[in-house]
Amino acid sequence: MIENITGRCMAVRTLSAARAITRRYDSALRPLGITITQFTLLAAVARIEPDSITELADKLWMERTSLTRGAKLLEADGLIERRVEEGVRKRGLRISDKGIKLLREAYPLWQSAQQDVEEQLGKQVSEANHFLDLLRSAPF
Amino acid sequence: MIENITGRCMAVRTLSAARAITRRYDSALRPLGITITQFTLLAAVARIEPDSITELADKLWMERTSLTRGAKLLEADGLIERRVEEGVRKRGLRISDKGIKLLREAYPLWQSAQQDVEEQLGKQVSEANHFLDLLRSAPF
DNA sequence: ACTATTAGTGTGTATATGCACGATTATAAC
DNA sequence: GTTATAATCGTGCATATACACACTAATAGT
Repeated sequence: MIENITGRCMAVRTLSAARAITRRYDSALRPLGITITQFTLLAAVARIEPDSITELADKLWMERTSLTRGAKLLEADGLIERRVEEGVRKRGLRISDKGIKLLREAYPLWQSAQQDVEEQLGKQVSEANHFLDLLRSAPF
Repeated sequence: MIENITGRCMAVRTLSAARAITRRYDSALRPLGITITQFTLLAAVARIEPDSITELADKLWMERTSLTRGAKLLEADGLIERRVEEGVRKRGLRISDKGIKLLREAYPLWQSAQQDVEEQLGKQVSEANHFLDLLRSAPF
């Protein structure tokens, strides 16, 4: 029974792949004091302008409460604004001017990391895309 | 510039895929009070019987300090033993009887999750394997 | 209008992860 | 033997993630 579980387990493989990639992006963005998770969240807020946390969580395939805390970090840095109104549950999110400025500065750094990773993967990318889409939509 | 960064970013895609898969495995193992990360670490210790944390971290493509803390959790539950000797730096890891027992109980649960995921992916799996191997060996 | 259900949110607690540091052991150079 | 270098380890701090729970707003049913 002590077979090679680690080598076959899809959780191990996807996790370690994700960690490696995340490190590459985080490293690129470090000069700006932002992580890839935060950067992409910021970009998503700018693009989607969600009316609620839940809406954004659904669109980003993220756990709602994880997103709540991520958004709080961005808010603490003044990069986004959370609408908090008396007697209203929904929390609309909007990017701030400071957030837009950071997004502009971070974009080329993200792009270079993105290019690196895509080049590493070469023509596997299209297959990888298919693979990742499958995972994303899987009813786990 | 507010293009669809989230949809293209490989970090986002691999992370969300890994999260989805991890949730599936964690859910299967929850009755035993262990996570997929801990289960695979336990299995790796049983199989490799590493003479040092660093050795294991290298083989599992994990960050050393993350592994240190993971091993501490397993040790706290009495599932593994960490060799701590006066004047010796290396920390050999060995699975305990309790650990072996848990491994046996957890195995079929892991297997069912593994099967689920592989079925979901269907014949993409071979491509996925290639993809994941590429990522693993990438010099990020 | 009243009540039951659903939707939306945040917090407590715990694990997972990574980096920067500092500390000690082991090894190599001389 | 002494000193320099490398190997090995742990901790502090911060972010990321998930689940269980509790709370309140909104909506539907009557």
